[in-house]
Amino acid sequence: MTQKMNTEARREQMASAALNLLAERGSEGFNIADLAESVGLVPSAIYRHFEGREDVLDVALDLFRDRVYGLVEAARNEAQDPLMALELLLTRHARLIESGGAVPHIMASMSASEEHAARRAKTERIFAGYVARVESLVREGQESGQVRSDIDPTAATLLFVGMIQPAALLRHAEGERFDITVHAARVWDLFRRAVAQD
Amino acid sequence: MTQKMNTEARREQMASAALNLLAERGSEGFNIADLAESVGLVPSAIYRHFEGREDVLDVALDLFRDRVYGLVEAARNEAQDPLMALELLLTRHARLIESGGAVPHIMASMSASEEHAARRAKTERIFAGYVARVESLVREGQESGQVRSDIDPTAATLLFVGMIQPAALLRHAEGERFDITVHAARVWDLFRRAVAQD
DNA sequence: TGTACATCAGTGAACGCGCGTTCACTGATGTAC
DNA sequence: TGTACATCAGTGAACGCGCGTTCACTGATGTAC
Repeated sequence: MTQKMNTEARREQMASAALNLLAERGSEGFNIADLAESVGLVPSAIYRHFEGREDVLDVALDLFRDRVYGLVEAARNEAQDPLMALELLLTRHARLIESGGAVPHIMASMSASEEHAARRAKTERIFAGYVARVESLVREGQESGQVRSDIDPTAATLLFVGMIQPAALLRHAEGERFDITVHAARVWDLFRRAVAQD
Repeated sequence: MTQKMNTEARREQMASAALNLLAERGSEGFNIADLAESVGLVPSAIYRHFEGREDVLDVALDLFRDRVYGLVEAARNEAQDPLMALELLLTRHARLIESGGAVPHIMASMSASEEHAARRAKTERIFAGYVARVESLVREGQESGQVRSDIDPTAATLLFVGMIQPAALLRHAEGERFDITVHAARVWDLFRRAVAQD
């Protein structure tokens, strides 16, 4: 028999493993057997710690939310000013995608499920919360005079949020030839030119 | 018995119906029973015209590619210059999303399938082809002097491609309050400022 | 123009695989005395 | 410190639902004569 763990520790381990699988395969490809295998257990063991598949996805989504929101907070805390915070955030998203933690992928595949309305709604709320956090950075930039005050903060925010997404998809198609970090730097220059007070 | 149709006509009808379902539910939620119902037939009737589910998705993807590439060609033909073509393309994407033909949704959910490597690869090729077509507009803009020559055309292209994507997701979360057409206009102003020769 | 025949799109019952889930059982771990 | 017991994480067999797929059959449509 495999090493036993108390249930809190297992839940965390499983949620984290589930999130990795989701990043790789999306919610369609996610299944209990693979999750069990990835933590070295047998499928039925999952049910000691979760009510079922949908419960696993729910908890994984909580973890995802905490990590993504944490990314914004970390960028805000470490940067000197709002614009620098955005640049830092972009860089870290790029690095995350590079290492396989495909954020946009998870968002898109989670929100696709028509049947599980609750999961879909939750995903959309998480996304909206992320957008709101980025938008507050943009507004702070406007208040501090770094960001032009005549632009719509929501538009600027969604432009920012979309910058990294297509790159993630293209990276799969082009493989190693496409360097996301370099792309992030280039696209940041464009974004800065669009929104910065000159 | 329902009205009979010759197989070419049915295939087209089914492929189109499949694409609609994919836009609504993603490839995860797509199933043969719903497809059959949406064309007024019984599930087994699908197999008169397709080899199976994966074949339906394949043909629907062909249709999707033709429509999306057609959008770029139409914009190019109708516009006076490359920059106008991009603006027109953006507007039409916005309208398409508004009417439920969720382009990014389809892309994301199709490319998520780890198991069906062929489908995934095909989706990525389609996306890469789309990016290449938009990029050629950007390059033409540079040649004609409308677009600044010191920017990386691929970066500008991916910035453009990402502009509409997050808006589609947010629209679900915020519902009617969020007007995609208005968003498209605002974000276009930002894009123009980033890339246009001043 | 009408009848007989061939073709083939549509039907419905049944099948089977994959996968989520259940449950009685095991045996490791930690606690009480 | 050692033994007995309770707890509970992990197991493996089995179950059943959903859904894609098959197949023998039906009957509409179009063609030959």
